[in-house]
Amino acid sequence: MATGTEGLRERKKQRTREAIIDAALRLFTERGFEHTTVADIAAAADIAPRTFFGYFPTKEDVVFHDFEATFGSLDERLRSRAPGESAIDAMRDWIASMLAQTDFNDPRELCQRRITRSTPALLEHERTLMARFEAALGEAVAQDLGADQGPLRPRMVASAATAALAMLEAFYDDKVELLNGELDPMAMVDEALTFLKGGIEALRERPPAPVPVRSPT
Amino acid sequence: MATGTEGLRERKKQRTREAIIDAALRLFTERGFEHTTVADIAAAADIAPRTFFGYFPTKEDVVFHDFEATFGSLDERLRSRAPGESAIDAMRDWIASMLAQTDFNDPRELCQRRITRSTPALLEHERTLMARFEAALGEAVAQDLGADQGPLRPRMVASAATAALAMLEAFYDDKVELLNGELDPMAMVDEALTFLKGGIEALRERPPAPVPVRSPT
DNA sequence: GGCAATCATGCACTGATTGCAATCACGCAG
DNA sequence: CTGCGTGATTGCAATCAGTGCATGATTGCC
Repeated sequence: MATGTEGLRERKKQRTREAIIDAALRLFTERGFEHTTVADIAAAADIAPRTFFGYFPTKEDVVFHDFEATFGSLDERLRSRAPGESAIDAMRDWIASMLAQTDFNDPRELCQRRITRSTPALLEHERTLMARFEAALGEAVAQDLGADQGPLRPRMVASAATAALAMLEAFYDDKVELLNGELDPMAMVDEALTFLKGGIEALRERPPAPVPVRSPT
Repeated sequence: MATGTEGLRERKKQRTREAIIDAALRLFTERGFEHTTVADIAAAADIAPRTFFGYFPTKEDVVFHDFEATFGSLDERLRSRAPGESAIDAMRDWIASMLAQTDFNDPRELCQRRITRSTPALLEHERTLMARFEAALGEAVAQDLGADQGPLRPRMVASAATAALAMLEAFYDDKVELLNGELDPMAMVDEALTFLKGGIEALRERPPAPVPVRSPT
């Protein structure tokens, strides 16, 4: 019971997964995402091409291998937040703990960002993943605001919040300059929260909620 | 100047383009996007499969055939706005005129929305296109706010605005219910603007802008 | 040891997309 | 009216992602 949490099977699978990720990221960095075929990755990871798809549904997904875990983490945090805690505050807390445990020098993360930035297909896929953050966040915010506020407000909040989240990724891209300038990522986050709260506040005072859509049955 | 603005060649090309769009949308509606091959579309439009790609770079793009025109329209509106007019106001104006000339019964638009809503690949592609709106809007807003405000604020504004824009699309989806309830799309837009302005205002009072750096694409 | 659930593969196939080279047709000049 | 040059249309072959299916190899468990 040294490293493995499960049986031999699980450990082996995990090792294969890691091998695929390592091989893929290395090749992507060397030749670029588009110039690397799944067959190349399979060869480098020492598995059959067909096996690749048993681990990742698409070539893109290898790059975002940690998404499910990260998303699950936020989703869980939002769902289990204390009754009085707002979704936005929960998110702030989540980001803080996330930043705390992030190694800005992890070569994997670094190359992940670099490759994504220069590959349209990956940017596209990333947006789709971000949309899931947005959806989860929007749902939580909607709960806070109440159903009578309509569907638009939570979405706007979630959307703006996600934009801030996206900005945080710049810390991977340009970490050197940013860290040298001793900038605090949380300062950005708090700026975003100020914006969100200001917006919500402005709506609270003003008009009621339009867009009811459909009457109860 | 009935239909053709240019020579026969241009008109013919336009006709072919329309034929492709019509054929594609019809087939997509009948069998679904995924169950329609480019070959099917080509056959229905009476062209060679290879020719299809001379008109659209991907199968997805047929569905958003009017994107370039629409985007160009907003971009133009933003760039040519009066010196005193804010980007947000310009956008509101643009949306208003856009809504005014929109036929909510155009079968093309209707099926376009219906198909997109039920096809992951199209939703993904749509997000990518939306990102261009967001970018254009963000750029204009950044100009309004000034460079000293940092890159995050304009992005949040643009992102939230885009969320509102996305909501508007619901008017195609559920137009019956919405129109019956005599809801004004512009009410939604104005709600979004209230949110944005509230957010911006909250920031204006607050601290200056952190976060420099960020290489544009 | 032996059975059932998994996992890894090999193979064949669908379909999008692209590069190339041969044609074809439109618009213009003679 | 006729011949050219340029852009449009095609056919063909090839690359590559992703999928379904059947087979053999492993592993977990009784």
